[in-house]
Amino acid sequence: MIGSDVIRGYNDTIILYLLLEAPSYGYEISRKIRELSEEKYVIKETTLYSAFTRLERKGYVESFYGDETNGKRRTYYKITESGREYYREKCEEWRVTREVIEKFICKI
Amino acid sequence: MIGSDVIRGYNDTIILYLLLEAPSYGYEISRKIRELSEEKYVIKETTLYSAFTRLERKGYVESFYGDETNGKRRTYYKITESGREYYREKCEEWRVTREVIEKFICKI
DNA sequence: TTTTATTACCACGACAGACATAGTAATTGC
DNA sequence: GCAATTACTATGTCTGTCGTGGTAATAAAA
Repeated sequence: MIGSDVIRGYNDTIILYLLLEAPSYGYEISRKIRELSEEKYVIKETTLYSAFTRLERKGYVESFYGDETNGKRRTYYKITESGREYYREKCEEWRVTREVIEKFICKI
Repeated sequence: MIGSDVIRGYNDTIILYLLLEAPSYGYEISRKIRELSEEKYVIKETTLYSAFTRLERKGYVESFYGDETNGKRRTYYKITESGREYYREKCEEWRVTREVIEKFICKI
């Protein structure tokens, strides 16, 4: 039940995290976000797919088609070295952001 | 040096925090954000003033003119009860958001 | 056997928030 | 007298999110 505004700056980071270990595809990523966040964040389909496009345009992921013989064809995404680097930077930025926001939180 | 995307969801909350104790105005709020964040977050003027407009439209703040006899006239903003309530909710949401994001951070 | 649910993806357009740019207006310090 | 600082506003652009709706395949239920 997190609003999209507050997590907005981290959608790309979340997706990249889920690609660190192995390539994946839209539906699986979506499911993993829901599960890992314990239903607290459910990414919208359109948000997810437009994030993939953006990440690919920036060179942080590469796409390829799966070789499924049944079911609809999947588009898989694989994180690039530059994507890993970007992820690391975002993790660093997160620590700073968290500290800053906490200075303005909870005075009630 | 925080990107605007990552703090975007908290601009309103940050402003409301700075109004909890006493009414204030644009330039002062801007300075306090810079100081409290130790220069890590500098809000853009236009972002700030458009936030005031939004907060007032939503009934979270009320504006009035200061009685400065010299200098340019200031527009002061005062937090409303509904603004305080909204601030409290945002603080709660922050805790959830932080926990969720941390599940996707720092696996490198 | 038709319908429904689930998996899987994409196109299009609307909207809101952040920001660049530029302008107005007054005071203080050099 | 001119720059720097204070204080605010108007206008238009850009990006990310999301609503709506469509395509396509399979499995299970009715």
